[in-house]
Amino acid sequence: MSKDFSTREENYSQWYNDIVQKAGLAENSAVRGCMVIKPYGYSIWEMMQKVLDKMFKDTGHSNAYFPLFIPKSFFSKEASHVDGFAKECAVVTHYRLKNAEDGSGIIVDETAKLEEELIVRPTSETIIWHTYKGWIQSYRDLPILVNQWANVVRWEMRTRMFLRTAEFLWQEGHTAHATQEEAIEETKKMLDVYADFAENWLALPVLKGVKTANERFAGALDTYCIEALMQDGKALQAGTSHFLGQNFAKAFDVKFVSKENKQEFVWATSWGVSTRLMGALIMAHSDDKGLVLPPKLAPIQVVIVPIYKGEEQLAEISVKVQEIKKGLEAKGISVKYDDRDTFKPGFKFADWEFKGVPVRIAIGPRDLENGTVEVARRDTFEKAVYQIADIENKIEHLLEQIQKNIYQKALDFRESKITKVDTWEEFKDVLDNKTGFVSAHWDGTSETEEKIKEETKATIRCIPLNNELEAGVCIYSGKPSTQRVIFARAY
RNA sequence: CGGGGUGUAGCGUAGUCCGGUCAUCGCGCCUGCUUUGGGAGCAGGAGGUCGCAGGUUCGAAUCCUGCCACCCCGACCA
Repeated sequence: MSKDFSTREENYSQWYNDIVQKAGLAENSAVRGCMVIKPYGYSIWEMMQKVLDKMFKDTGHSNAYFPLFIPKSFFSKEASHVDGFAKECAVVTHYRLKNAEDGSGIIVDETAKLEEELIVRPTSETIIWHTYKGWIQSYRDLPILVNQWANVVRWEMRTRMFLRTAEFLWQEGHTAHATQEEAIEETKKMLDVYADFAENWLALPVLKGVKTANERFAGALDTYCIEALMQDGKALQAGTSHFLGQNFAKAFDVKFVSKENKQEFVWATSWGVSTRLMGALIMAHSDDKGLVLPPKLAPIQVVIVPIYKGEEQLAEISVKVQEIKKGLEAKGISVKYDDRDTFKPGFKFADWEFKGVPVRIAIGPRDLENGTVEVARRDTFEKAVYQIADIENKIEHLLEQIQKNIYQKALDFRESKITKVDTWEEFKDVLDNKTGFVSAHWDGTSETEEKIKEETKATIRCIPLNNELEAGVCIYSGKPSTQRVIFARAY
């Protein structure tokens, strides 16, 4: 069966789809552009949610929930916001169906037309700021630090499972502050939370940076981002944190009375990560045998496969397995005992490899005699025979090692794919042949950025935070430049 | 919305040019036995109005017309 598994080099897109399918993560749904997240895929998302949610709460945030529908009029209150999203919105125009008189089936009842159309939220700034107006009068009401777990809809023309779907699940934080400084600090703090999550949990190295005006969120003054590199050399925006200034406060007339008894507009941020992180996880770590999950995010960290002949032997092994399982679980390790009698061990091995389970333990009659188990790690395929005594500590240590190794591998890959170039020819050559991030001088104008995009499809992924200043000339225009920025072709 | 392509069983497919035992093969599924330390073997079995609707013909998966759906490339995409 591994024969029909696409390899990375042959066709990345096919390889990616195969993994999504064979690992049981998701499938295309009856609705074009929308996917069904299957139980195993969803359990990984739940792990992400759990960790992120705790990080948000540890930084003082609380969860709330706002409506799925946004009145059209709200949407147009912030000019650049509506420009950014108008082209990809699903719109509700009616609220009733009826049977067609000619018996041809169910049709929209034209008499049930909404007076004002409702937009299915592509993001919630507008409805949230409308609501915040009622919550804020005084500086004593600030800050408001709220997060929402929700689904949003963006009517994308072209979709890819997890990386870009018409409907996706995400988390969106929306905060309100009394001062600019505090809002900027919040924006950066949440970017750090995202970077921390990406690197320490997803084992995904990211570049922290700020977007150029062209790539900025519609309605933001500054968009900070974490950019990751996928194995096909394309960049993926893995998370964003926006400093919204007073734009939304002004659009929705949200003012507060300061200590000095002055009316002032509120300062805002918003930040989000989505199920796209699932795509990042798949694209960053998988190999030709399927998904590779970092242990800290794996819903199942250890799978135990019994090898036996006959029910009696299985019963005997199961007793031993329960002991081992209990020991591991006492250490907080999640264990799945795969004692399905309907599949053979070899099939199970391959199946759990597809699913990316970090550690597999096989135990058979030979092991029962010797007091051992066979331990295989997913990241390197190394197999070793362990004594059962003290196995909890050994597995715990192994999981830590795997986590580190996966991160290091991704980091080495990314470092090898950051290329400094100083000429236009070199720039195009690297994009076409080496791929990855290209660090180059840029004259700082949107026109140049736009032209580079037209000619090469590469965009400025970010201006790295704490970027070194360095005099140079723009690779495209030859005009003077003060720093290098990161270009790449992106998802 | 432009340019290209594809619709045959749950999935992947042969056959379409040149109409006539053509509905093919693989995977999967079901039953039984043997198996079980890397994706099992054998035997038997179920499953398809060949995307839909017309037309041509003695006869259509195959030719013609219309429609529908999906895919790829663009356009679009914080």
